[in-house]
Amino acid sequence: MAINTSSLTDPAALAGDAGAAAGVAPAFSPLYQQIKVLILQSLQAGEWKPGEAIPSEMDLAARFRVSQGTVRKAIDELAAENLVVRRQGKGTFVATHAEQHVQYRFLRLMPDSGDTTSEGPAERQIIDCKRLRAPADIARPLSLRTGDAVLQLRRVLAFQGTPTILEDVWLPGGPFKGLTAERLATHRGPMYALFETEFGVRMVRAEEKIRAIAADEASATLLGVPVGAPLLSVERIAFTYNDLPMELRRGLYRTDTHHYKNDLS
Amino acid sequence: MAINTSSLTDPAALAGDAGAAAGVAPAFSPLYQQIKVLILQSLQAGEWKPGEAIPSEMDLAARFRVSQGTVRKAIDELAAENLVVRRQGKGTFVATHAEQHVQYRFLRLMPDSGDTTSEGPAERQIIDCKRLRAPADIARPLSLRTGDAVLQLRRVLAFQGTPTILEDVWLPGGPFKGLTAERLATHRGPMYALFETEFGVRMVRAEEKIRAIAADEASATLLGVPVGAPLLSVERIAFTYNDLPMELRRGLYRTDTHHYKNDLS
DNA sequence: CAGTGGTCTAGACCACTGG
DNA sequence: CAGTGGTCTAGACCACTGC
Repeated sequence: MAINTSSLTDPAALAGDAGAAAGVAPAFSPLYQQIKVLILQSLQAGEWKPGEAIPSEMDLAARFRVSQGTVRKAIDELAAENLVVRRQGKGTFVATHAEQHVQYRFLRLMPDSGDTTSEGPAERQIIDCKRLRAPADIARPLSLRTGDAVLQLRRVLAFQGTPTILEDVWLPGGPFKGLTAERLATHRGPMYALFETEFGVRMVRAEEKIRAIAADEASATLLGVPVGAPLLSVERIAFTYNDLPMELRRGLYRTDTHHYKNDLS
Repeated sequence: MAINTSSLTDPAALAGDAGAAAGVAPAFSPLYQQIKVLILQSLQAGEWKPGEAIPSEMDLAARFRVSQGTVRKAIDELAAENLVVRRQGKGTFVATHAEQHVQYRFLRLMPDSGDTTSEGPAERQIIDCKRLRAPADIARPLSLRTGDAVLQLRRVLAFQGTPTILEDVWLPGGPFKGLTAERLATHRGPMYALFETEFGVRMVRAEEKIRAIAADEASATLLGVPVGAPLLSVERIAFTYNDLPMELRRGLYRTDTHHYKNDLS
């Protein structure tokens, strides 16, 4: 196809809606970047659901009227960002939190033994789940207005009978309308997997701020440690597509038998 | 060139030494992976020093008798691992810790304001620097034998006059022969940059284990906090090329005005 | 076997850098 | 201007999957 000079020179190949949808600012970028954005928009719009296969590289190349190599480079980047997963001989699939091998991508607390399999899955207990109007310090990180409806959830995770994590989670009320404590309690597997299947919200990346703090009375009781015991405070903002914040989470971790693992590179 | 069937089918193109050096186990992998390994070996051998340019893609393609595209894919991966840096129009350069924009790749403690520039560089104070025989718990993570010579270094980092980080660093005695407190004190810039220029050791990646602990008396005094105050304990093992451990570091961070920042993706 | 992603090539042209 | 990395293409073949 023709070399790009401004934005996509030949949007005709598209389904039409994507091109017309939400007057996107013109992108002066390499062709494969433009293709990547188009695929991203389809992912975001739910054209292909988590776990499903996206069209083959040849199909996408035909759809966008570019060479297979260009589509490949676009998908390469999406795969590098963990948005899709390639499987040779089968196809390319929308990534999901339901897969085993990404179980610990967002939970970095490891047993000191290093062996996550031996301790088994965490035992989860929902302490509280309620709707409320967001105070300012909750609303801002979620890009909401003070007073907007949010869902607050409190839970404790235990490993082998020892309560280890106390978490408060805040979710925007709109996208998560209908989430109840019962639904959470009966669900098996990662919370983020439930968010995908029930609410169509896929968490893509997150930022965490980590501090050491002293346990207050409420936390100490729930975690079974003395008041004043050092705890790891982990504040997370999780984002869905387009860097849209969709979750605020404040966790307190016991680190006497576990540690937070991080790889720098 | 011919399709690879076992290992590199045509090693003749090489300078000769690399092919003969250290009977490397045959690599049954794509051509570009083999090229990547060869470039890696040259990096490791110091054929090109940190900050220097490596040969152009065309040159490397000629040297290895493959197409430019294959070399490009090999370099792509090296760049993704932060081992080299590409600069359009100029060339590809061996990555170094002396660059400004990677200053905070291995130091994840950020001021709560988020603005690293406003607080300026850390004030460093060497508390201690001595040689000793490694006890078992120091030797093992460094892949040394108990009793091997190691260098121990203790220092305090302060931000705007407030002591914030207390660190103990252990280095293998062999590669770091000649490192003294004076040399460290007079050096400006990141410690890892000094390791590169003075000892030819480039840190490539690291693993950190993070815990919350209570300050003991010695730590409390040096950091100016009460005994028992919660501190972030950060234990790091840093690796050079080939996953060779080259540094053990145990840090205690005050997190009342700073936090440890981490991005999950 | 056909269809998928994965590798490799050769050649064209673009964008950026520096002399 | 020549030299570098960056993009794009078209076509070949390999490796893997599932029918």
